[in-house]
Amino acid sequence: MTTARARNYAGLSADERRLARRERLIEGAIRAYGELGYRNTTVKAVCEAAGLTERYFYESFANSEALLVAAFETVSRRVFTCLEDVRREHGGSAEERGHAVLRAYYQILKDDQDGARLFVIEIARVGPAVDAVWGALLLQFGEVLAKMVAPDSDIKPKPGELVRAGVVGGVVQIAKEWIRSGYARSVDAVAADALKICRVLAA
Amino acid sequence: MTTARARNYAGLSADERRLARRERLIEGAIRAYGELGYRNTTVKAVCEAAGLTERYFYESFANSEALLVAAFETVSRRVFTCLEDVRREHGGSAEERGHAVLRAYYQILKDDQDGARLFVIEIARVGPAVDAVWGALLLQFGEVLAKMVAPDSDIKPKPGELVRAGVVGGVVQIAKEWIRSGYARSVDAVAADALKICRVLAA
DNA sequence: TTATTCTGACAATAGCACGTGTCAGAAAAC
DNA sequence: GTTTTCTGACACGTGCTATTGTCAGAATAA
Repeated sequence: MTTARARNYAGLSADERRLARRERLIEGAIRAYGELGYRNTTVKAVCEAAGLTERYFYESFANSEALLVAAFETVSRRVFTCLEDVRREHGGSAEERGHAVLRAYYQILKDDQDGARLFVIEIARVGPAVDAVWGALLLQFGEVLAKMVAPDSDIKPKPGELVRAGVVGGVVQIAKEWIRSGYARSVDAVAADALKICRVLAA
Repeated sequence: MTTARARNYAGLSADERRLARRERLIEGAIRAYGELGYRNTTVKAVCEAAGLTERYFYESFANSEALLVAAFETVSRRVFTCLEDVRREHGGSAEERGHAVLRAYYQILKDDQDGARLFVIEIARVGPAVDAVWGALLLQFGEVLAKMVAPDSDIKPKPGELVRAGVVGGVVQIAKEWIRSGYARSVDAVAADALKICRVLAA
């Protein structure tokens, strides 16, 4: 009875296989949520999109919301990494930097439309736990927007929290409407509109 | 067999009784949604809050969403009537008028907290039919905000639809945060913050 | 009073999806 | 080749809620 468990399959250890399945579930979820919306996506549907069965769902996630959060955070990480890079490495004025960051934001939403729907729309109002994740992200986003338009010689007038929340709400609402319109206008035009609202943070 | 139906009860005709029950259901729904949230509110719970039974629920509404919409529109009518009155009858500058309308908006949300939760939070992302109602309201709200800050000698620069959507999103997001905070700041301060964002429409 | 209509409580049905369990066959180890 | 572990398909029980149906009793009209 030598506990010879953890046999290799396809050259991968048990842990590696489990993580690979987890990734497949997350990618499948992003696609399934994008197509059906989170509400209409059953555990079974996600598993089919991932090419796996329910068995493996519960191997990696306690329930549907846990997968939703994991998928959201995957997209979120991609977006913020990109936005922070643009913001940090941009050499121009605060005005130009703001426009560049916003352009990057809306460009990502256009390039990955399933991810965009999850990141902007599907995440909202699912339940208390998920709402907390969304709320935290809005704060983080507010930070980025505030830094983005802050003059370099920044004396930190520190706009109120509500103003910052409002600006974030505006930027996100623009994204929602733009997505709903089928990405009717150009990324540049959308970013310019959003920048008008973000300037409130620079005053 | 004289179809002597429609007997009066408590001095009310059958139709009057039915409408009265409908009203009770709507008021019960506003309270129940405020306490539990729409998602956690069963048909049974609404009926208990209204002091009626499921039988009468289906007498007036096809399903839960129909009642949600009816309750939302009840609150919505109250709010818009008030906002339009303030806007129309205000004599000062565009700036002052804007502040007055916003103050009225946030004051209502504070005075009727159950209604506020329904009007701002619970209505969102319930389903396609309800989302359409919410989307229509945001447009209407955008109209009010745009008129509110428009200079009297208005040459209508007509801000883009996305900008307007963004401003509405900002004002609503401020409401959400304020509600979440337990109405921490004064109505006046909140309205002042919201006005900062609304000024984008006046440019 | 007597007959009729209305009302409220509750039972019964049905549907949906979660979460778990089973099991035969595939893939690796020996 | 034999044994053991892993994998995928699927069935099952469970719980929750909407929605319909039933029925005894209250309120009203005659």
